[in-house]
Amino acid sequence: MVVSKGLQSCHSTWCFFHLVFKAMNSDSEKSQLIKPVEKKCHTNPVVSCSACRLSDLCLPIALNGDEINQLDQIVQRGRPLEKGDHLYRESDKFTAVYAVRSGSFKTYAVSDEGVEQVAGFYLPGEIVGLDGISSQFHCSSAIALERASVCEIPFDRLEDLSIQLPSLQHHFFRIMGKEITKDQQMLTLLSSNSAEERVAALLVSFSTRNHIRHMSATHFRLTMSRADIGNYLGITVETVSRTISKLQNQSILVVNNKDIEIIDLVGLKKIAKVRSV
Amino acid sequence: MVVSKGLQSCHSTWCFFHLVFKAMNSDSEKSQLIKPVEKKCHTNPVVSCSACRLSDLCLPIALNGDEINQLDQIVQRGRPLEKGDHLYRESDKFTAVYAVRSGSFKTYAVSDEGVEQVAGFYLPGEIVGLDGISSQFHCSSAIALERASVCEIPFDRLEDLSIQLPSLQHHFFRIMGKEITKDQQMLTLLSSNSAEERVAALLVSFSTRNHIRHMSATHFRLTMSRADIGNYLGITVETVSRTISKLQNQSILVVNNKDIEIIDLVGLKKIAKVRSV
DNA sequence: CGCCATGTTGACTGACGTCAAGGAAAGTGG
DNA sequence: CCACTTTCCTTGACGTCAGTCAACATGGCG
Repeated sequence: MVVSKGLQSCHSTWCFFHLVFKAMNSDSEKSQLIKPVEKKCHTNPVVSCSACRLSDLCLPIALNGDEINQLDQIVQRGRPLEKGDHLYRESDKFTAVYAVRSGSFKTYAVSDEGVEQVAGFYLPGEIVGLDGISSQFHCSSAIALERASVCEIPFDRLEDLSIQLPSLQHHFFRIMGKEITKDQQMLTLLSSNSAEERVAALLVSFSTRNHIRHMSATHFRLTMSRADIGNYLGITVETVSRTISKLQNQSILVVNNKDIEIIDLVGLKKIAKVRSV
Repeated sequence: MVVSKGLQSCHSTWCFFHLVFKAMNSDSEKSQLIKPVEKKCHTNPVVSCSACRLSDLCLPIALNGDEINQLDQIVQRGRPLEKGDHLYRESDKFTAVYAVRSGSFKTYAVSDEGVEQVAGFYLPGEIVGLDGISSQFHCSSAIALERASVCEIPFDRLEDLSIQLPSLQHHFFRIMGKEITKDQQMLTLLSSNSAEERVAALLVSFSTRNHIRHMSATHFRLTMSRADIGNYLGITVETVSRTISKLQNQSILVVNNKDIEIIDLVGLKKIAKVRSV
């Protein structure tokens, strides 16, 4: 276990998808041979699951070529969303959950007074849209922070399959459970940690989540604005900016606008009160 | 809809239980006549479901006498817990979720440094224990704030039944979804509201939840300490105390130690930024 | 009755918010 | 490609809300 406290990674989400994908194709009788494909960039909206770079995260549990081939027929992929496009909006009817394929999203809700509250950030491999399950309507909006694409999983189909496959149901319960424990860790962060600890925890979270996706844990780009970060962490833009500058002065980070390089990851984790084992 | 923002009530949890209870008994072939029973106090640990005061919350959807009668065989009820007893502890194996029958609980986690963080309060009719689903181990402890009793629902049985009953599965997904949206509303509260707004929101939350249970929305007892409240809301004991005194000076509350009387519920909701419709 | 946990209130402090100014980056139109 | 505007980011000065420390009150429990 890498992270004991602080923001939690969404590692297990993909385990869920093996099951979905496998299940959605298990009734197929066709058995055609497919040859190995060179892995293409997953940002390509037309790339098949079999050729997707994320497939080793997404499909490690026995899923045969035929099943993968069928996959593309079932998971719905639209054209990519541009920066600023909404995946869904608050009070839209809930119809599906989405796996982020490429790019990143933020979810947010707007209060009666018109004040925005950022609820979360979602990176490739993570599931967005669970907020609509309870009431059948989304209670937050999801917006692309950059050019992005998703795999759409219609929720009624998912429920049908879960009836057929106990292990899929079990897995989706766990995914939702994970969202609950993640939120509760976030509650702890907000209710007892300083501005510096919050910013550090968020950076460690991005680092960990990048690492899981086989990307650099120490060098990445923040796709969201300082305002979004502050809003999410319950602090002001100015405090975010000052905190990041402070971390840079301590030689923990090198920052160039949205480009972040973590020089001292151990030190950062110490500040974030995250323990690596 | 009564509450648009702020802490959310757990109203729908009971709707779930009709289904569980109905399902758990639907295979029964016995059909014995039972006579109507006078509703007894639900704090009585040996009282049957048919005689439980909460039954009109718990079982409004067609559940016949026979089914109710069978119910007692399946839902596990232990002896009541005393104040300070643990329902489960952090890192216990997860085996069941619990419906609070009487009394109240708090859940909390302890950080590496030994600092306690209160994660929630649970009143009769609410479900506690969902935090263990994702990892099969509880990541928080649940402790009785007063003499209390619960109905224990073994989770593996619940999963089995959910396979048989699509509507049960659907409902449990919704319950978990509700927990997620509740936590996200709490995140908003912690990240953008003042101490006064937080305390007001918590009091409104208790008021609403009491009202659902057909108890007074304006006069109740806080079973948790000021320290617990402060910890939960991310403020200190002193601030909680000062805030409550301030609300009393404004003639919004009359407070006598743990006994709270809300004089101006509309005013309190205004402070809490909760809109009643 | 006395002890210890819990709650209240006051004085002081400090972390973070607010206000303000200036600069860098990104989008826009010619 | 370059002006132009707009948005975003950074930094400084100052104010304030809530934390800290301390003293005392209250109440539950042995």
